[in-house]
Amino acid sequence: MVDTATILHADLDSFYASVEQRDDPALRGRPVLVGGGVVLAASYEAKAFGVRTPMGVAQARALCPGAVVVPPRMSAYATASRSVFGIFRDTTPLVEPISIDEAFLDVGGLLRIRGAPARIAARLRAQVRDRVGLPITVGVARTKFLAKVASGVGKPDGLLVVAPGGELAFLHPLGVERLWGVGPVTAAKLREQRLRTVGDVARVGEAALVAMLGRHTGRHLHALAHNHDPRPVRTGVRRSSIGAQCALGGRPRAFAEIDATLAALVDRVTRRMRAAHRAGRTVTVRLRFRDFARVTRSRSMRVPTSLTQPVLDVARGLLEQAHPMIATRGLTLVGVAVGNLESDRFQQLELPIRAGAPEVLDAALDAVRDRFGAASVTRAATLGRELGPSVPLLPD
DNA sequence: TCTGGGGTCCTAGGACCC
DNA sequence: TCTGGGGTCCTAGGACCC
Repeated sequence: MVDTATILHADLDSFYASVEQRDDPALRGRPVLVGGGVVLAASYEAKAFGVRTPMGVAQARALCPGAVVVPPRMSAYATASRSVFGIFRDTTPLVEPISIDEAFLDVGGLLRIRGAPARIAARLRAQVRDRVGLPITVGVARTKFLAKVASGVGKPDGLLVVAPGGELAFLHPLGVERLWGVGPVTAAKLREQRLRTVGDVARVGEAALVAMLGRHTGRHLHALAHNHDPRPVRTGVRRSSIGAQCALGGRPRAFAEIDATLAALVDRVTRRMRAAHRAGRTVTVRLRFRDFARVTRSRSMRVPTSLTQPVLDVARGLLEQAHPMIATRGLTLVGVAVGNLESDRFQQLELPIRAGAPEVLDAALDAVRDRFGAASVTRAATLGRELGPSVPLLPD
């Protein structure tokens, strides 16, 4: 491990609510809730009343009667996010996005040019505030994990540097919930063993943690509690699944209605896949019931696709498979995801072959050869044979 | 009748994150 | 606390292959 803290975790504060306050001066200084049925984001003024996400809006209003509730404007948040990530990438090329509102940055290569990480972080915060108008908290440490903990402790609108040497003194008094990967279930198991702080976890041996929590989680927490986290900041990480889901509310639904929802979800997902130039092989249907039990059913196709019809066919088969459960248990949510994503090069090849009769295959292969090079043609020809002439035409 | 070790893929479920 | 929509990673058994 290097002996300088060079990893930044930058995290916008109450992101959606801050965008709303930025865009509507009447909301500044007031408790703001963004959401519909559920609170997606709460301003710090609202959080002071105990509002948390995801909490029902009705309950949040009860806690904070003066709150202003605004509907989410996803496109505004996406635009703001792009601006902020632009500033991140101006700061360093080593940016690893985590979500719409947070990222890791490694500034280790910039020390001589741009100064100490604390100065870089301070300038980053000023730029986000001045150019995008949003508050952001930055944690700085030697490891990703600790940088993230630092930004969490530094919130809101803060900058917190954990200097090498002071790391365990900083970390050990914190509650176990601060450890990445400790949620309600793991926290309860730790509490049962009287382990409340990170220091408590650090003092039990790895073997005891593994016995308590399983191999992976046990080793993981043991490492984090000692600030062992060798993961580098990685660029170019691509998502491996794309999905959509829809809550159905409490009332019973006819199967035809559920099927129509499924078709709309598949359409949404495959559109996003095509826009992102990704194709996938594994279709997962997710269901949730009145008692909040969840099940998933999945099936892998031989050939990756981003076309609506083949994905819908598979999804319908999976839904059919779950029909007895749906009939008896009261469905409250249906979701579809496509995983095993790869670049949709092969999907793009598929289109001209599909669009014509088998005799145009040669012409299509010529087009493929032009576009992707001679080496791609073997796979394209195989694919053409696999799909065969019986594949239906699909308007797109 | 008795029988190894290692690897990958598929599927279902669970925990967690924002 | 009665719950939205988007994701990630891990476990574990079975099929299948060499």
